[in-house]
Amino acid sequence: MAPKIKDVAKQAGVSVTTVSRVLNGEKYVKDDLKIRVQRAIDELGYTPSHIARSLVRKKTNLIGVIVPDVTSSFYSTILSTIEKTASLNGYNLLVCNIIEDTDKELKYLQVFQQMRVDGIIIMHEKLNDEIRDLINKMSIPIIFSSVKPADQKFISVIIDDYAAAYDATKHLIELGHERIGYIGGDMRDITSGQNRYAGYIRALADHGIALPEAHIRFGDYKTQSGYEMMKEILAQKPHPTAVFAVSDDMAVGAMNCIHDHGLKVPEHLSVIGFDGSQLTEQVRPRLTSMEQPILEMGKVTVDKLLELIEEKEGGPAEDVILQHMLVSRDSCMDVKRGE
Amino acid sequence: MAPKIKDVAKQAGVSVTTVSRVLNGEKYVKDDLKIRVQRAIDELGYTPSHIARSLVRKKTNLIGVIVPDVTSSFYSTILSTIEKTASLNGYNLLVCNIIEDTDKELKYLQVFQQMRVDGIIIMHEKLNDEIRDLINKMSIPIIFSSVKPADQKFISVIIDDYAAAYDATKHLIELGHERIGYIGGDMRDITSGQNRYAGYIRALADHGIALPEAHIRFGDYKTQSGYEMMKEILAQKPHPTAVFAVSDDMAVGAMNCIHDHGLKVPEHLSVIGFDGSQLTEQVRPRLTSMEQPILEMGKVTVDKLLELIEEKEGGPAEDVILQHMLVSRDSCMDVKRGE
DNA sequence: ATGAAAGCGCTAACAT
DNA sequence: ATGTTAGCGCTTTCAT
Repeated sequence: MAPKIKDVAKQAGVSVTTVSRVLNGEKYVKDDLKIRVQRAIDELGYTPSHIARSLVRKKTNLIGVIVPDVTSSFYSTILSTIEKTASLNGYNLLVCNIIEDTDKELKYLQVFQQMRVDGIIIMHEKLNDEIRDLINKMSIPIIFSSVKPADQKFISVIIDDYAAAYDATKHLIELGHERIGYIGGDMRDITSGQNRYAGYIRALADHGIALPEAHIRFGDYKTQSGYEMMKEILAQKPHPTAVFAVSDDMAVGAMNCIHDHGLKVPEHLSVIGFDGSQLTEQVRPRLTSMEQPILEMGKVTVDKLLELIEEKEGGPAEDVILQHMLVSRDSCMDVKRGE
Repeated sequence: MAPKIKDVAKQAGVSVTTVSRVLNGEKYVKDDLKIRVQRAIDELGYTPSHIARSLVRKKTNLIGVIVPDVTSSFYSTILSTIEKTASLNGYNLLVCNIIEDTDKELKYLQVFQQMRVDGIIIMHEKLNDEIRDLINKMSIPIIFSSVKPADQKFISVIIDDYAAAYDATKHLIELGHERIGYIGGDMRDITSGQNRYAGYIRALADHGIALPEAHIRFGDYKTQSGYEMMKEILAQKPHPTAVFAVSDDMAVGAMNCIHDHGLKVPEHLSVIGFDGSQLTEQVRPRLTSMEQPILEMGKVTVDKLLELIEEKEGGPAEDVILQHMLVSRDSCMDVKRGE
């Protein structure tokens, strides 16, 4: 059995309070005692129990995070910066990988509650009623990262998805494209489904381009679905000269499909992605993408959550809107100038 | 303040023991009491504290996992199945993403200890003395996944890296290649550094092929390093007709480098990767890879760890060797038949 | 079948 | 400056 604080106290010939004091670096402990305690700790190989501490301090320094899919390049990157920032601030991560599994998410949310985590980060917005009910009555600070669910109560760290999609589409238009296909997200998702689609539509409209219904499809953000949606789009003649996919993974799937059809990116078809994941640099041609500031997003998410945790009362509770940025690589062609 | 078991007891007009009993699904509670308690729980929105439970039960149902880099396609995949299996068994994951940061790892290992996690999974083998000392004196069950560190005390879930590398090299040889380059891992790593290199060397020797020193480089498993090492290899004339990279990420980096030099895979140069991550299907040409059974590996890791946890005494403590498998895709050419 | 009380390992008043 | 003691929220003997 692991030694406890009492054992250390006995070994050092002091009270448990004194041991606790040196453990927590408090003053009011004479140097010689401090040394004796430290020696006892070393001799016994004592490690304080975080469990017991949490119980009395009512603070676990745990953050629960719900990721849709750690396997995605976007989420794994944001998760890694979340972990880094949390760790730097003395917090540890309890992670739940839901894969469209609502039951699992609900179960985890309950676990988070039982674990008395200090805060929760959620990275998706497909909240069903049960989950919405639960998080609404939990008293644990919650923050959403990269998404803004319909429910207005919680704060989100996001980009302006509408504007970003608008700008991505506009980029294609400025390159001279007029037949611009779209591979969107789940339209039940406000942030990455509806808002991005609205931006795309608006950009087209603002430039007098009719909506190319035949070239519009909706996927699930993953490579495979980008591939399949592109396949459907290519079946429509004439096919578009450019495609905007709302995730890099789908964009890569689309590029692969185009390649497998014997066509070339960007010569025959330009494609632009969304997110700015590392995949953009791993494929050839390198993928032009409307990037989210992923690293910053992860960091700010944790920073804001810690504010919520530490300031007790919700405070201003305002969304944080980060800047999106177009990063031009090799997957888009300037139709006018033949770039 | 969240309601406690005492509040529920009062509300239901029973003792805390009774509440505890219905909470834990014990028998010896009359139905009417059970119902009253349940109603009190609902009315109060009571959630038992896992913290308090852990303290008395001396069991946290927490597993600490140390991943080198969640951003890598291999590790994120194995992490996702680890999480899945753990969750299915009622365990939660505390994750630490070390990025070659030994201090952070040490710190986390200590945190795991303080948290009294029930078990630990480590996915790298670059143990320094300090870390080795620590894990050797911790009494928490530890298991290594995908690596086998020098230290013999712990069990590992791995493939036979030597044989896998041998087979990958042999595959290239059977395709008619004679100038086979190698982009290896860190030679301080036994499993993925030394063993794979030994397999490569031996396959060459067994087929009477001299070691092509000029075409051998060592990277850090990441895409970027695969790119750079390939660049160095291409600078040597004549360049090899095939390259074996010991991670899919590096293989993709190599493919990109080849592409950027105006050469084609597999026409000019074949490349074979290692791991079987999803990247293999995301790039064009699709990457042939010596695959590890990633999903199985993650599952078996957790299963074995749970055995260690539940059976108290280490037991047989034998490594688990999983089967590797060559998956042929489009990045390797049959030189003899011109395939 | 139900309850009283001790205790899990620690911190934090409150003495002294 | 150091020690005593009362909890933190729960489970678990041990009575009844």
